Order: sequence, then structure tokens, then C-alpha cells
Amino acid sequence: MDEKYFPEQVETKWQQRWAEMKAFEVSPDDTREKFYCLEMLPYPSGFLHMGHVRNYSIGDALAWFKRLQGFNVLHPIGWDSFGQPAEQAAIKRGVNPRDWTEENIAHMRGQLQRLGISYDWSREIAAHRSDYYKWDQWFFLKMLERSLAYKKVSQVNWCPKEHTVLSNEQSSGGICWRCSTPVEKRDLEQWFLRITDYAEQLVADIDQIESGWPEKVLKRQRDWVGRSEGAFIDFAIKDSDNKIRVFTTRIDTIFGATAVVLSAEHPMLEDLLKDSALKSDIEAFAAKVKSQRATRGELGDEVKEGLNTGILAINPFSGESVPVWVANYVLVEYGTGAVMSVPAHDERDFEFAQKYSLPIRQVIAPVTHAQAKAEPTSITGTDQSAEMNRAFIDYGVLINSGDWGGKLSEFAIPAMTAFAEKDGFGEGAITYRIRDWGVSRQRFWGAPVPVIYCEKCGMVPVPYEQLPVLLPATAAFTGTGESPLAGVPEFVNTECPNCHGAARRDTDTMDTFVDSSWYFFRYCDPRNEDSAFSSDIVKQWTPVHQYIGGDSHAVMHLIYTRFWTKFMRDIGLVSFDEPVKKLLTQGMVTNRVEGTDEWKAMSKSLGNGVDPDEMIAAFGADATRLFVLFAAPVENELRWLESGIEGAVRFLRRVYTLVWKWQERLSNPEGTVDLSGISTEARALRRKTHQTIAKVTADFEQLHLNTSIAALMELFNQLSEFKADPVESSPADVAVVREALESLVVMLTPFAPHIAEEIWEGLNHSGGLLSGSPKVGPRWPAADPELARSEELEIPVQVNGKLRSRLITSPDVSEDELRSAALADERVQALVDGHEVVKVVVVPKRLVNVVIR
RNA sequence: GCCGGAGUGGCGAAAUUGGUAUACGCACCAGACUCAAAAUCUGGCGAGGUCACACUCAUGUCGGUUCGAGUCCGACCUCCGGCACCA
Repeated sequence: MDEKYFPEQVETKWQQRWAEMKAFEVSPDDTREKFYCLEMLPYPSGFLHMGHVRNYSIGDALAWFKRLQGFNVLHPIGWDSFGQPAEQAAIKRGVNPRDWTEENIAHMRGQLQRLGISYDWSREIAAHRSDYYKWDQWFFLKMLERSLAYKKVSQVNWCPKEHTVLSNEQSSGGICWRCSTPVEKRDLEQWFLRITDYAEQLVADIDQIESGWPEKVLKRQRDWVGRSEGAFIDFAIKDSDNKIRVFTTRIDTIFGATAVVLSAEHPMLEDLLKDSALKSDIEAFAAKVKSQRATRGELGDEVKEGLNTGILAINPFSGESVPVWVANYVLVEYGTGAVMSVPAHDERDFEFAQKYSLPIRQVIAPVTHAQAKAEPTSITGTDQSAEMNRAFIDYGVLINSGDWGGKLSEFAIPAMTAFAEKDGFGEGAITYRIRDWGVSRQRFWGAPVPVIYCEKCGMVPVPYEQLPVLLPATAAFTGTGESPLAGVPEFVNTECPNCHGAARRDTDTMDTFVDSSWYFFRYCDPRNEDSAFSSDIVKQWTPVHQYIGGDSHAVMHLIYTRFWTKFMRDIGLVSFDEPVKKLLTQGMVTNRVEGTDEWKAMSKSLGNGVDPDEMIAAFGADATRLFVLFAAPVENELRWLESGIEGAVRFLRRVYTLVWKWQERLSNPEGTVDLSGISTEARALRRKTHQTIAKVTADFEQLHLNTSIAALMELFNQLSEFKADPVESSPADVAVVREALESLVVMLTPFAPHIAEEIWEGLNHSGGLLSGSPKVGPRWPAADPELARSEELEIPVQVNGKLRSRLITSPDVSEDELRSAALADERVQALVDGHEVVKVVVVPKRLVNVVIR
């Protein structure tokens, strides 16, 4: 330890030492309780940004905390290294995607090491290496075996700017998730993964993670799966054997159905219209709707349009004939692609009915809570159809509904569904918004789909023993949207595994979200050559105890990885339903956009980025990390302020200087010291020490890192005010200082590990480095509640709820004593004088409130 | 439009089950050291009021419950985020 604190020196020294001693490498054979601390793996864009720094600083703090508590902590990192930017660089600048990626990884690995994040580097993985993507292909084949992977011609979301297919998740809102270009629809033959088979579980199993995941993430997941309970109802076509099936969640409104509306792309349309005079008109309309859908940007701002087909359908409940319409507002891909139109009780149907003068018939009347309670089975409502100027969409009581009139919606829905089932014209049904996951990409830089096409044998999966299907070294990057692999004959042309005749490989690659769906299982057993991982090893660390990342992955990655885990469970690889017990979504790091008052996420295009390397050079990794964690609660937005980071350096320097002052005196242990007779001040410092240990330990469990750091600062402030001289002090005072200082240093380690190690060593702990603590046992201090207990309490005294005085009392003062002490108080007496004391509220150990009149 | 979340000093923020509002830090002000500055150290710092106390007012607004409300309830305002024809 030098006299002055030079962050760069200290940090370089410890980073080297950690690397030499492989300080953070762990083994599954170490039988201490295991803890899996995981941060979302980065895309190797080339440069770490402040969002990464925040993400990894949070994770590292937790990893250190658990490590110091004696856990066997798995804390790995890797690279989500397949994907578009590498290929864009190839197209634009002619570089090889693999070289580009490897260079970026090398640079970013250096940055992470300069930040001093305590990763087990022996477990580093990268998605673009064949020892990894081999297992992507293996999983794909397993899904294929179980018909969970399948191929179909489909209208896909196509980004015209990036020339690629996007999944539903990636084209949410009709725009490309990466470049915000409006997506188009194209017909292509694509591979899909049957995530819809797991839709129910993806909703139901939320129960298992509810307590550990942020509510907003769960909500988005529920919305994404979009589970909806209702019924299918068949409307028979008049003078025909055909029937149209609709889906509704409001069977109770069926007597108000004044039309049946089909999507313009409904598959039955052609058959229904074959004898119709309107056939060509309707086909023209359907074509128009289709092209509208193909080019639309924003959904929802489209005007509703429709056409009456002239066909009549029969309402199975009322027997009434209603017209069949075709319209642009009915989605073909949801439910049955057809709806019953109930203008009085659905906003969209109302708008449509108004435009085309369809009848609006009220069949649900509002009820008051009191009415509903008093006679839940027969209530009379009033028909106000004529006056309706908007749809009434709430539950209520049925009117104009034949025998069902007088029933409340909540009772009518199950009863009417049962009736439909009994009479064979319908059934209860659950629909989901989630669609199967399209994984084909017409891209080079991804894992090749392990499938071969043979003229004789058709589609043949690549045999497991032939994996991996290696990505060729390079290809022609045209950027046209054709699969680049199709232009590599030595890749495409192959032999049929079945008949050994000439055959061709699938030239698409997989969505990179496949790579990230299971990567954290691979960390447990990263060099396994015979399987994706050993289940025995994986079960020792998983499910992940704490996952940390941005909430931009609230639906895509986190839905896919939950799906993948359930699949792995079904093929016997893991034995649980959910991969992640606790999830933390950290807030964004923002900076002022120059010349404005706006705070926005740091980005190159806005020019408001801050380079982590510059911060490390100027202030040190410890101060940078400390500031990032101190400045705001982890889930809040973090506004970057350079003056704040200077405050962090100041704090670290003060701690360092104080230790330097005491170093010599503390370097020799004072042996057993009798602490019974120590000064009031020394007792207060001990108390603060133990209160701080309790506070920081509890805060860590909630990841309230900002308040932990504040508590450490408070302890430091009290420690530096402690009037004891390093040379003259009694052994007892020295022992108290030692306890405070050593606790402080250990608890500082998760936030500023380099300086903590340096100080720890300076305190003559050469034999027990903090980073070596897994080998020497837990180091985290334990709070003694007896020592943390206050010796005296300051009790506020209120008169009529307003603070008027304070009493200093012993902690075990009785209620009666408190009451009389409060009433005897000079200032209280002055206020009470001339008034009647109505009552005295005494909250033991907290306060007294004297109520006067 | 619908669904969430949040409004506390100049700023980032604290505040067990309702119980001393503003911890900790930043910025700012004053002082010490210095020829001077930086750094460092000491003190101050919600608003009004006072020589100083006292006192009054303050957690988006208005109302309610309570001995007591940042915290609970009702209505409203503002900001942020998500979804957006899902029947």
C-alpha cells in the first residue's frame, strides 16, 4: 500500500493477480452452497457502453457479496456473436464477419477485464463458434423429431431495409425492431418452432416466478401470449351445408349480433362465393385489403371498410338471419378469422355498423352493484338502443335475449357456452395471440439449419453424428436478401444421408435468439464435446438465482428462453419449468443530448455516449462502478453526471487515506482485548458498525445497492470523526477501529473490489486475500444485534400530531414512564396549560402524542 | 384509445407494519491552508419568519380516514413506459 491512492496502479496490480490465481474460477465439485449470478450476454459490437457497465457492475456486486458470504458463485460471461452487424460490416466494408467478430470480442474482453468484473473466464463461450452452434443444431433436430420444428409457406414479416425476415416479436407494431423501417409481408417457405404448444404453460407457470420477476415484465409476457377465454360458435349458412365458425369472449351478447364479419383473407371465402354475383367485387376488395396489410406501417389508424356478401347466416341462439360481411378490420390469423358483429357492445363493431347503417341492438343493460347483489338471477334492464352513441362494453344484465333475459353476464356466459356445446353448435375455447416462432433467416452469419433436401428422399435431417454443419469461411455478401449460403456450392452440394445420392443443404440460418435461449446452461459445462451439457452438472447451479439485464428483452429473449427450458425439460435435460428464479431489469443510462434539455439513452447517433475506457482512465474502474451503483436505484433511469463520479473518487480516496493513517498500528493484531470499559464514543462506533452490517446485508438481498453505499459512507463518516489517535490509542480503541474499518473494507468489496483488496492487504492480511476467500471461508461480517442496539432512544413528543419536543430515554423504558415523562416535559406543559388532555398515545420506543382540546 | 408505473430541496435520491420528512451524495455558499489557484479540511444549506429562538408552511392538486398520512382511500393534473383493430 502506497501513501497515495493511484487507481490505475492498484487496479492493474489486482487484475493481474486475480488472473494469475484464477481467482474467480469455480468448480461444480466444490460442495459449498451454489449461487448462479447471470448477466445478459453482450452482442460484440466492438465497444462496451455505459449500459453494459451498469449491468455488469450490478451483477458483479451481487457475485462478490455471495462469494464473501461463502457461496460457490458461478459468474460467467460470453458473446452473442451471431447476427446482422457482422454481416453488414462484411457488405459495407468487405471484412470477414468472423474476423470482425473475433476482433470485437478481443477488444471488449479487454474492457471487461479493465473494469475488473469477476468473471470465470475459463467458461467464456461464443455463439459463432462451431463448438457452440453445433448444439443449436442439435436442439433444432430434437425439435424436428418431436414435430416442434416445421416448415411452411407463410407470409413473413420482411424488413425492406435489412433484407431479412423478422419474427412477430421483432416486427411488433409493424416496424422493424432494429431499424424502425415499416415491415412488408412476403411469401416464403420458413422454419417455425411450435412455441404455441407451450402457450398455456407460458402463462400458467408465471405463478412460479411471480415473486422474483418485475411485475411489468410479467405483464408484457402475459399480453404477448394473449390468452383469452371464450367460445367458438357456428353460424349456419342459409341454403347451404356450410357454416362459419366465429370466436367470441362475449357469448352473452350474441342476441345483439347483427352481422357475421369475415376477414378479407378468410380461407372459406372462395368456396362461399363460388355462385355469387358479387364474387369479383369481393375478390377485388380482398386484394385491396391484402395489399393494405402488406404495406401498412402503424396499425389501428386504418378506416374500417367492408362489403356485404349477400350471404345470410343463422344465429344459432335466436334463429335470426344476419348478413355476412367481409371487412378489413377482422384479423385472419387470430381466432377463426371471423367474428359475430355486435355493434351495441363492441367499439369496433359499433364504428363499423354506424358507417354501413347496420342495426344496433342493445342486449346488455348496465346494472348497479346493489342490484347485482340483491337478485343475481333475474333483473330487468332498459333497452336504450336508440340513444346509444357508443358501445356499452361492460358486463351487465341480458335484455332482448329470449329465455336468457334477466341473467347477469357472468352467469350467462358459462350457461350459454354449455348450451351451445349441448346442442352441438359451439364449444368453450381458449385462444392465444402468440404465434409460432419463425426462425429462418436468409443470412450468412448464423447457425445453418441442419437439414438436407434430396430429390428422392425429400427433406432429410442431418444425422446427429454429422453435426456441426459448419458455416463456410465466407460467402458473397450481396445484401439482396437471398441466402448468401445458396451461393456457396461446396456448402450447398452434399450427399443425402439416406440414399447417398446428390442432395442440397438448407441455405438458411437460425434466428440468433436461438443461441441466447439456452446459453446459460452451457456455461455450467462449457467444454462438453458430447452433449449440450451434462444434466448432472447443470442441476447443481440452475435454475439461475439472479438474472440481470435490460427490460428491452422483456418479451423476446425471456419468452424464448422460458419456452426452450420447457422443451429441455420435456426431453429430460432439466427437471424444472422455469429457468430464472429472480430477474432484475436495470434502468437505462442516459446523458444530456448536447444543446438540449433532453436526457436520452447514450448512443452514437445522438453523440451523447460516454466511453467507459475514458472514465476508467480518468477516475478508475472502482470509482466508475461505485458511482454507477450509487447514483440511482438499479431499476431507475441513471442520468450521467461527471461531478457525481468525482464524488465517488473522493470517497474512495478518503477511505484509503484513513487506512493509511492507521495502517501501522493495525498491522499488528492486538490480541484479545477487554472491551467492557470502552468510552461512549467507542461504543457508538461499534454500534454504528453493527447497524451498518445489518443494513447493508439486508439491502443486498433486495439489490438496494444505492442505499448500501450510503450506509457505508455513513459508517466511514462516523469512523473518521472518531477521536482516537493511531499512535496513542488504547488497545481497546484500536480494536474498535479495526472492527469498523475491516467491516467497511469487506462490505466495500462488491462495489470497489480493487481498492478493497489493496486495503485488505495493507491491513496485513497477506495470507487471506479477499479474492481468495472461497478458499479461506466466508468473510462477510455478521451483525451482532446486541451491539447494534441503541443505548438510548430519542422519543419525539407530539401535541396534537405536531412535533413539539424530544425525550432522551433508555431503550427499555415502560409505556407509563414514557407517558409521564412526556406530560412532565416543560414545553409540553406550556402547550397543555389551559387545555384538557383528551388522551395520550404512546407507541413504545417510537413516540408520544398528547391530544388536547 | 387501453393497460401499467411514477410525481419528495437547485439536482440524483432516503424514509420497517401509517409514527422525528429531506439520510447519503452532487451542486452551491462561507471559512482554514496558499503569493494565488487547484486539491484537501471545517462549517452552512427546504421555504417564510426572527438578532437568535418561537412559530408558520412544505412530499403534483383537491378532498377523506386517523391521535398522527410522503405512506391508506376517492377524484383530478402532469410526466414516463408498454400495447395498439386479438373480437
